[in-house]
Amino acid sequence: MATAPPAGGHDADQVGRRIRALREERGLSLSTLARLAGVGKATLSGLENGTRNPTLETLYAVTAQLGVPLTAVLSGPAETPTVRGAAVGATLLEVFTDTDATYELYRMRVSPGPPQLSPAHQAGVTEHVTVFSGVLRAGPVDHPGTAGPGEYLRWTSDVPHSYAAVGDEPVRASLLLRYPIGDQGGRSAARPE
Amino acid sequence: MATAPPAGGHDADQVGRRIRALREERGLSLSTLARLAGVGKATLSGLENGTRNPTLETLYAVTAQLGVPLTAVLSGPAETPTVRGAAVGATLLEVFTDTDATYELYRMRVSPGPPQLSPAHQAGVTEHVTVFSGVLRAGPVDHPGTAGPGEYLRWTSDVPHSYAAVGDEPVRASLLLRYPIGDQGGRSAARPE
DNA sequence: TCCTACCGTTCCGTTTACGGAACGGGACGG
DNA sequence: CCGTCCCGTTCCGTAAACGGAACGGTAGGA
Repeated sequence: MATAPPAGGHDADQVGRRIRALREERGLSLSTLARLAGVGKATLSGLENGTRNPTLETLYAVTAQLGVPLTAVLSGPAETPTVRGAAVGATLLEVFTDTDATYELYRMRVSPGPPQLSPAHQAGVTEHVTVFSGVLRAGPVDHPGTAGPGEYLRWTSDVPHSYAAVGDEPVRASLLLRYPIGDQGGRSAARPE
Repeated sequence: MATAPPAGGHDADQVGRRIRALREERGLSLSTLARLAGVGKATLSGLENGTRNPTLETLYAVTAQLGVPLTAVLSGPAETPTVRGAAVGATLLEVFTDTDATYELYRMRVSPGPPQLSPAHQAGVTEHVTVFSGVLRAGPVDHPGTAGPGEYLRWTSDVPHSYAAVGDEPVRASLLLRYPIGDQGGRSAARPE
């Protein structure tokens, strides 16, 4: 596995592409960024082109200089794409645990069409949806709510619930699932990729 | 910079601690995980103890075998901690761009005490706050709103605004900043931190 | 008690990521 | 036209991350 520099399962040069994009976004030359980040030009060049397998330290030096967290260049391929039905795509952004509950945050897209159903979750789970664009009709199947851009919906998801885009514009929203502590079940089940 | 193995600005052995925790959580021995992940025991041992500066490839091999995304072991120390005033901590979780806007999502904690002020952002920026625990009073300084667990606040943040915990319980919430596209200003200007 | 099995760490030779310097190429200015 | 500047890539010696093997320590079984 440690044979070819370019990759090894993980799409290594994807990281390079992101870094190059971020660098050019800021109008920095390779030489300049390398100097600011305190790494060699050869290193940065190889990193961006995916011909090297960077050290965590190197990667951090560069991303820190770019002003983004490490996750910004790694999150893409590591995300866990989920599809409920075919027209509802939800992408896991982050999981974090507080003293009282575990949270899963998703970015969500609902395409126009018939309502998409989602089965009941464990007891105590609540869903929080904030709509960014489009109009969403969602919630328990027997009494869903409607939300437009900037609006917010919330329900306990221990009953079957549905998602639908109102009108022909796709809906973009964030979805936050809140699992009371001690819940969450097995975690290794839904491994990415 | 590439001198001492342990770290170089980035808290490297924090990553090791997370990996060790994840491994033990699953009841795996170091030897077993090393074999499963296809890395040497020496490598994994050094990684967990923070005495090495792992390659992205190595780190991925291990996290993939543990069934977690790379971000799960990096998110902590790689996050950009922000302090507005002293009692409001906001941690950047994710930045993503849609067709119409750029979003920055923060996890937020407000400690009890006097209201914390935040200066105005660019025109068109909106803030969306969802409260998980505690009671938050926040919004434009002249007419803030109040939200309890599960509740939601939103305002346009082109005027000075404030955050305050109501009562003596700290507030935990998510904060979403929405920058209209083409805005974002000097990319590094309005960066948190 | 001794033997075996497995644990995690350490030793060590090999592989490779590292930064500095050299390089070719394009963009201006004299 | 040529000198200068900066771009990004390539060359190369050095430093260090890599995996395999050897090591000490702890259980559990014969």
